Amino acid sequence: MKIAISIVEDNRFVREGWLAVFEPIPEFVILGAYANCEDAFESEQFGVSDVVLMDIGLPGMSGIEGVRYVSEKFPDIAVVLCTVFDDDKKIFDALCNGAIGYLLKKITADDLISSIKSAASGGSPMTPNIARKVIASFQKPIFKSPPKTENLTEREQEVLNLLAQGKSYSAIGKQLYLSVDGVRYHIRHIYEKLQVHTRTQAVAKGLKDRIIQPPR
Amino acid sequence: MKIAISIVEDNRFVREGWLAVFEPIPEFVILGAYANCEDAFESEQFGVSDVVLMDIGLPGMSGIEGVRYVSEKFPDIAVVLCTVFDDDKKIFDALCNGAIGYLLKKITADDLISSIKSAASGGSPMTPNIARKVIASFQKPIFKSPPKTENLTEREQEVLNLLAQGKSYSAIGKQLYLSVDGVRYHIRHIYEKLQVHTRTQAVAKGLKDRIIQPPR
DNA sequence: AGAGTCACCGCATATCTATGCGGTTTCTAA
DNA sequence: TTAGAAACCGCATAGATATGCGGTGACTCT
Repeated sequence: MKIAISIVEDNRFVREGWLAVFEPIPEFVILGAYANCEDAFESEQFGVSDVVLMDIGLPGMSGIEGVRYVSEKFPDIAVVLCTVFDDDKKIFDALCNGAIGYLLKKITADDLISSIKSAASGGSPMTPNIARKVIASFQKPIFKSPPKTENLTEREQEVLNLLAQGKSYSAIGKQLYLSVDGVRYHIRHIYEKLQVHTRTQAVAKGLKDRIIQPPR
Repeated sequence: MKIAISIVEDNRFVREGWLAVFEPIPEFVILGAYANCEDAFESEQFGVSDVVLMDIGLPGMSGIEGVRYVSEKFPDIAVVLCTVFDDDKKIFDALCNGAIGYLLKKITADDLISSIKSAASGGSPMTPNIARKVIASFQKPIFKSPPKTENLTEREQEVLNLLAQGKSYSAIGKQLYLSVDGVRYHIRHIYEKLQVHTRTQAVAKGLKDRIIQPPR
């Protein structure tokens, strides 16, 4: 099965460069190459793309907005963003909005080809240091928090998890076979250790520092 | 510069298979191959590894615990986990505990080699569908929530953000130049839209669905 | 001109929360 | 054996919260 790709890139030379990379390869079918999102989305064939290779810095609708649109309208299309910016915020913005890959323009033609193949077959192509950043975002910030921020005991973690579900003292008590005052006891300590004064702050901090997982 | 690798894998055949992959390549120096974490961590040379290739299902200390230990004790070592399990929980557990790569054992020798090289040079090797899962975890669940879950108005988002900081009605009111009852008004609507009944649930949901960002 | 949505304000009240201070037991490490 | 942490339990109380019902004015779309 051939891989149908569409290209969205405002710079003519880059666009034609990409075209020149894929055109000679029989495995690829190029559905279209557009200078901006608006043109692309108007096109009939665009919707049947397997992969869209898109720039971020586009005139009019940006690549970030574009990827959002595509992932809502055509959830089956794999959008790969390609940009000169190795900027954390842009990367995570792009990923949050539905991009399944993120490449830098300095990529070689060979890597670009294998990236698009990967995107078409269920992978998520990223340049190495972007992959590393993405992975790093999962790491607990154990490094940067010398304060005893998160030495929660097991029991305290259990309680914090139930707090995150919005349960009341008595609901937590029932679930954990504790008295209401027993629950209070743990919550006090959670507040101390996290240095907060309300359950909401505790939950926000617990989620941010990945001490607990989001409910459901 | 050569790449110093250590191997931790209980299955003798797999272990020797890996050895056989790396030994003939002059670019790699194998510091040791161990059947379990305990043996590995006792070894003198272990600490100077560039990359550790480790199984998850180990007797005694598991690969997950192992990676946690390594990333705390030797933060500069890149730990790549390798396993037969394509299990979401394991993957994210591993990443949260400091793994910088996650491979499946069905990987080819060539891919294994390039993965280790990538790990040594700042990348994060993952098999394609794991990469996809990791990326997918960033996506808003806009797809699976046709309920009006997140059509919060701007004002409501402002309020929700302050909620996440643990502010009280009156504190929010002051900051937003609202009366206490005005704040209540918005919070009511937030609860309705998010289908929750407490501020804590609202914040947890808001953070999970990335409607709001974690405070600070 | 009427309907709908948004942004507000007000009041009442049962319930929940935060925090103070007091206690017991069990386990572990010095 | 003494000290510390952890896991409980109890009581008191000011204050915060959730939720009910009632309003007004501004703006937009039809």
